[in-house]
Amino acid sequence: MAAKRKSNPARAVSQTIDSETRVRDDHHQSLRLWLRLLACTSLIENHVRQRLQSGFATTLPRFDLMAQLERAPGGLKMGELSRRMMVTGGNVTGITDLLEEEGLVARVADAADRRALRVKLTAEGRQQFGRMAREHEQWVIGLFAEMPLKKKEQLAALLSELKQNVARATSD
Amino acid sequence: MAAKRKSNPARAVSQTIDSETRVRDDHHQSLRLWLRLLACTSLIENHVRQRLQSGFATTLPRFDLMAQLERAPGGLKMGELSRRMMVTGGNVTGITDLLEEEGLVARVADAADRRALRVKLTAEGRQQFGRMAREHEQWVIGLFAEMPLKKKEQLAALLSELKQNVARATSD
DNA sequence: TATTGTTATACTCTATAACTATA
DNA sequence: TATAGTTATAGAGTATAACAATA
Repeated sequence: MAAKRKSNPARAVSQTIDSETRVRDDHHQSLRLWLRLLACTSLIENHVRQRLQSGFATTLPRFDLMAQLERAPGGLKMGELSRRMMVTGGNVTGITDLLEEEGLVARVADAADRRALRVKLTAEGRQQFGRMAREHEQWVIGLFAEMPLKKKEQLAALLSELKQNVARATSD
Repeated sequence: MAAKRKSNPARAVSQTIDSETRVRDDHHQSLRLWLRLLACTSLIENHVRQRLQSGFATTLPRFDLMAQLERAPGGLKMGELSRRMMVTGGNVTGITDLLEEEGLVARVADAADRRALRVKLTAEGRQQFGRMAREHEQWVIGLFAEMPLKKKEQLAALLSELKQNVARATSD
């Protein structure tokens, strides 16, 4: 399926054929890898997003924000959330607003820097996140059930390495 | 150290401590894998999205739609695009509208079914997609440059398997 | 001056449901 | 009746830039 060069007659656009052919047939391993990565992730993400919506009336970014907080008992500053979630500051404000309205997180003044705020999970937020995380975990376990553990470990290790590489490459 | 399925005694949870601890400490390999997958993809996706925006004033969904068409010389019906892009029909209409306004794709009546439309790349669309795809490929090659080819192949193979598994699991 | 966070704005993507025109 | 696609609606996420308070 991969190398089936379809010898398309060059009747249409004479100038662009070369580049088009190249794009179509000469996908490098890197590109193929990226597309596969994206496809995998989208598939799972769609599934998770749907369930998050129908089961908890929440979204992936919101879940993500809470997950960050769950791992940071002292709370996180807005800017730190922004960095970890890889979105801009205005965004974090918006998502935090919604979560705060629902009573799941709280903004607390930072002792050391009066410009800063620390966002923390409330007790209710912690509880709800626990419920979501448990279900979330079950969904994921179900999705990955067929893959043997050894391969999962292998995959996780490779992804870890890739992440390091990409992080280095993007920081330039 | 991975196969330690901690089938937690799951005592009646009078406090939330048990569940919190479980969530924090007992991440199964599947969950860890999923989070790593998501992190990797987001990292790359953010990068690509930014460049797509600054370099071509376009977005990932638009690029995706064009990529689908580029691989389907006869064009694709709206419904097929919807399935392949994993979004709903109304969405495809919107994205197609924008691309059509820019002259990059065209809607063509389907010969066999008068309800249906086939979306095709225009000559200009094909050309622009070629430019984008070439740059896109270079970005990706740059991001993945540090990983040896062998590992990329391994990773691609594992992802391929995972995708099959997930597709089967989500179709139930 | 620089940094932290908010506000204001605008746009894209997204899903849902009602609608049309064919099948 | 069922399917293909559009329209209308509503909402979330996103980036950008201007702004306030504090460092």
